[in-house]
Amino acid sequence: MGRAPCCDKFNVKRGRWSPEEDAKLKEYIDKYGTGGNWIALPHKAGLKRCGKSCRLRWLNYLRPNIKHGEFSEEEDGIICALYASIRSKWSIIAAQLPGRTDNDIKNYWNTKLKKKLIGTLNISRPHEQKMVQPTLPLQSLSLSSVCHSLSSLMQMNSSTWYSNCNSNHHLNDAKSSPTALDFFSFPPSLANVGPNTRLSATENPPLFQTHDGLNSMNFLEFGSESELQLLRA
DNA sequence: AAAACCACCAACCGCTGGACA
DNA sequence: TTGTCCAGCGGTTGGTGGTTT
Repeated sequence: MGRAPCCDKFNVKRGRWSPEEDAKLKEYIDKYGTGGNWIALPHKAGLKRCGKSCRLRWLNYLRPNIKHGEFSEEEDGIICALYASIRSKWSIIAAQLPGRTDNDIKNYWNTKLKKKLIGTLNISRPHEQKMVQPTLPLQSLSLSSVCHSLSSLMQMNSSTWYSNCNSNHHLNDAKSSPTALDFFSFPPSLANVGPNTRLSATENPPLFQTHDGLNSMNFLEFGSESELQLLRA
């Protein structure tokens, strides 16, 4: 027995939203709120749209305080660090970037940031580079600093990385300031994710968990094995 | 000038898990 | 306990506009 569709696909409009539809949806939600029922909302608002579509349009575009446009260096850094730690948990990453939506961040990562980071890593991996323990304060977290940390860490073997992760448990101590490395292993901000967050910080496995049970930055994936090869090259 | 290619991003699709009867 | 409904989520698709050939 299949599941009933959320709406009649033949009687709902699909594709891009017109300004009129946007206005109708916004006006309705401004007046009455979502009522916690997106399925019924389009009918009440006089829209020939699927409830899911309305919800997405509201969350990703019409909702107040949505930030559009360029991402800052700091935002880049946060995204990179969180991606390195928790992978594609876009909703959690979005929760750390006020005004940004998960869809926005996902698109940004897939189309720009990933390439930007790969490019930077290729440049910033001189063989003579020493292994360093980054000690960057949270405020200075930027793409360049994250890349520096990543490139340094990628020189490590898995056991070194593993011991580094374990040695960073001090971050549970609120008195110590978080470092970029802390973000790769366990972003402290994850402890404060919202009530709607499905994955709690404690549910997140250690990053880069590999089949041999060790954590290795060598297993950081940027979407595909070919990209990984590029990083290893 | 126009065809081909590419990058971006809005929107859709289908799965998951919580809530509830 | 089981089945259903629905919100939320991440992955994917396809339209659009810009760039290159």
